[in-house]
Amino acid sequence: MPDQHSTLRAQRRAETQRVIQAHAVRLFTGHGYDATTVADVAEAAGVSPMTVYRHFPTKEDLVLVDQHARLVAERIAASSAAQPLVRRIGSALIDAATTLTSGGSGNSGDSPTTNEQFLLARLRLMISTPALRARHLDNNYALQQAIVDALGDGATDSDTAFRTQAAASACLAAMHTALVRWSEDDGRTDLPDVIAKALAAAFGEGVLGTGPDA
Amino acid sequence: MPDQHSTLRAQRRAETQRVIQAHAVRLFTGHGYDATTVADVAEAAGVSPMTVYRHFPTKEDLVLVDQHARLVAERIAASSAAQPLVRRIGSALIDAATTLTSGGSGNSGDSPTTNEQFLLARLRLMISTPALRARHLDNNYALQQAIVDALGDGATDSDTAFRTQAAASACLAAMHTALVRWSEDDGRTDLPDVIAKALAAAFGEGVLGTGPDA
DNA sequence: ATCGTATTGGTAGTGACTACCAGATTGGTA
DNA sequence: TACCAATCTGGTAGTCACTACCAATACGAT
Repeated sequence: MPDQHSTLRAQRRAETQRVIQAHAVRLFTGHGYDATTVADVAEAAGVSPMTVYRHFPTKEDLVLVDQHARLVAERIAASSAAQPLVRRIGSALIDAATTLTSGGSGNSGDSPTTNEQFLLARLRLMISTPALRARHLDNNYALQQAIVDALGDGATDSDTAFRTQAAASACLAAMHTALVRWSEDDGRTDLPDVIAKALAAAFGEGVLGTGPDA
Repeated sequence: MPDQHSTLRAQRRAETQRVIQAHAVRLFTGHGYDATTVADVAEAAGVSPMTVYRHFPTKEDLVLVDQHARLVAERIAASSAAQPLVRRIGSALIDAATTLTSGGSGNSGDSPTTNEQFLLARLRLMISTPALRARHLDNNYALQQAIVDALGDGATDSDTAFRTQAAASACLAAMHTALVRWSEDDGRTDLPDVIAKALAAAFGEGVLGTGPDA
């Protein structure tokens, strides 16, 4: 049965990745991203530089690596097509953020979890390091395409597609602003709330919550 | 008079930069960005690789190099503080785009000028090449900070600053979408119009033009 | 004519990243 | 148990972007 086979392999592989990434983020945070070489990360993780490149295609991916896109796309597809574009996208972003940060225990207010701490450390690196910031923004652009694909009913005309792109890009930009703010607050505020505030600031208070309840 | 002095030097320097960049964009477009080395560009431009690095800090800057930011910031500062945020920023972006593309002759409709052709070639590279796209998006982020600074009356409270950030980022994202669309149309459409359409799609039709005339 | 400065070029080096190849480990099989 | 195939890992050598550090040259001003 190749299922069991690949599952065991995959677990070991995922664990190796986790260890390498943890050491990478720790070193990057401590000594700076540029000042830390891939060889340094490899040595700290107890593997060869080759192995690092096997698991992470580029040095930047040691920090980025998010499956965030899939999460958002799923929520988009599950949302009601009757609502306006910005609300559909905004709600999906907020829901995805809730899933990402809650992790399991409802810690609303302060005391971020270990999972959140790691997320925050990576976020801080992504914001302060030019190369990482650029790559992160490009990932956001890829997410935009995924959202548009999830929204598109297959073959929409060029003009509708353009409007969808514009709405999606603006929503994601607002979310990015929220992420920056959240990291500046060291995760003490509630991420979904910050995203909602950013969306409201950009599109007006009525974008979310004019529907039934809340 | 040191004015004449530096002017002559600056002219020669600007001309050298122009030549290098022209060859770079030509080679990148023809053989691909990644497949073209800086040494190739230097050889085509008739200079040494060192000289290329003297004029352009990174290979990516051979394509990017825009003074767009300054243009936008000026329009922002000159706009009326009475209007809503999104309209102030949106109008500034549209005005700046008008200045950038018009160049001097009123060519509304088709037949892009040589200046526009060069702009389009760079834009196509920026969109299709991952590394350039990432850097371009990061430049947009820097422009966002410039806009916020131009808007901020000095010491605004944290919450107002956050709202400004959110609005500015969303506007710039819409503009980026417009730029993509414009390059897909090979510049046949009017760039300011496309930007206006993108802003309207993201923020609603009423954002621009509810004021007097137009 | 001369001096200071800006521009250019060369050399050597670092570091990210990529083939190309060899050994080791693991899971399933005769 | 012995064997096979796939995967994981490591090493070597090389490309390329980019950076000091240093010499030569051209240019503008006194």
